Amino acid sequence: MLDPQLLRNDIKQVSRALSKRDMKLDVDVIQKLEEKRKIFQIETEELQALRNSKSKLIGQLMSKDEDAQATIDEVTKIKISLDEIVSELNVVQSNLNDIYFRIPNIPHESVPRGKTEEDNEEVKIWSTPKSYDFVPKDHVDLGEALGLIDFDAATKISSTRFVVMHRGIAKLHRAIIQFMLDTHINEHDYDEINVPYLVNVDSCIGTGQLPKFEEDLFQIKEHSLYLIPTAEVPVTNIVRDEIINNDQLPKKFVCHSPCFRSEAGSYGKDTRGMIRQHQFEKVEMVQLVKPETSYAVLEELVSHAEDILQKLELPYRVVTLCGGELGFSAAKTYDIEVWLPSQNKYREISSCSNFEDFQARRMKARWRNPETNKPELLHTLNGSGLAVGRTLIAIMENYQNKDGSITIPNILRPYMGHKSVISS
RNA sequence: GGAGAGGUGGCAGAGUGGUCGAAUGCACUGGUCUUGAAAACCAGCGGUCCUUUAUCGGUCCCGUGGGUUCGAAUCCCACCCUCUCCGCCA
Repeated sequence: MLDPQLLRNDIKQVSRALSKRDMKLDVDVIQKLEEKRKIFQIETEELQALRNSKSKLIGQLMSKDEDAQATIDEVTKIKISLDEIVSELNVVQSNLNDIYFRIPNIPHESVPRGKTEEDNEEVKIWSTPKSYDFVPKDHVDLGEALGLIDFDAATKISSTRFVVMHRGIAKLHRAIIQFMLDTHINEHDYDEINVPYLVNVDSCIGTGQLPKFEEDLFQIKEHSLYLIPTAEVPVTNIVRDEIINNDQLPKKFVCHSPCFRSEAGSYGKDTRGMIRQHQFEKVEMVQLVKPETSYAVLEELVSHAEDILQKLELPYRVVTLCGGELGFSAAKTYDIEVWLPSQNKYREISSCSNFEDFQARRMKARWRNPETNKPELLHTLNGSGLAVGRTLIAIMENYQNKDGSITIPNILRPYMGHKSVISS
């Protein structure tokens, strides 16, 4: 959520800033509601104050055995008009909240203008794709030929957009997770954390998945719980409704979890293979930091994700998302894209975002600033480090051999029983 | 799933209809004292929102949401959560 003060005092500026997202704010509606809100709220609080003082008076009169009936009648009247005005205030307030919770974050000034992927700004390219003396296959052909990936079985036992992996590939998948966790814990100083995969409504509102994007989530209706679309949701919500001490910051968490996404609205997109699944696994980095450090931390987060790709020796590039591509809660996002030989292009494998205080305000996640001794909003950030399924794909495709076997990247060999090749 | 107990400030823990946003203790912050520290003593010490340049002032918050009442932490209803015992179980 944006700062309501800002929305009140300078909605024109907010509206201008949001135009970068190609999004239009209904300034008039908000301003009219705010005007009403102010009138109703002031009147409500005045009436409440009056009621409170008169009621106290009644108590005093009665304890002195004096007649209080006139005052009681007075308060009864106050109560009637109070009830009316409160219900009007509630309507206005909930209208405003409905609007406010659906307004996306303001893009950082460094975010490029634009609508589509084409408008993202390339900031870095690392390494160059290998050339092959044969036509490289995609991970589906490779996996099925090896007999180690089975989409048909997954469809039978579940539905489309799921996968079954066997032996060498299943093990490689697991090795990737261990390697990523170990690297972030031992070299990047994150705390390992394990969290619930089902979360409540408040958590989803806190990080911004609700109320606007309910159709993207899998829901367990009987229990009012949602399957997490990313570990960001449970991990970030750890600090919801908390006031963190200065000396506890920054909080750095790394979390491996499955992620569940309905992929509503992406029918027909990436239907082949493991690129876009209803269930996939991810190692997620989450940081909760003091505001003044958050942009430096964003760069750090990207470098941590990059480190994984560099250790795996996978070619990649980094792009800054343009305003139109930016996620709802993010102020700035870098995507890291890995090279996929079969598609002859870079595909997203990590997304690192600074949410500034947008999520923190929704979550009431604060820290105590020793300078003011007051609670102030935290900044929240997260980044994939990395998407496991897509890393698996990237390894299979980039490390494939002419005979269809897969060479295991050096760094993963200790996790693979020191084997060097996966074959059928 | 069955039976019981309970949810109050950072923690512990009083408070069962009126001046209670809430005693007291601990923790914390500042001060006195001390060569320094500890102890002792003194003082301060929740959050929210509105109004305001700011102060001042006011609202709301005792698990959550309703209700009763002139007035609710306190009474009523529903829900959520925690703990103990029993059952079941990875």
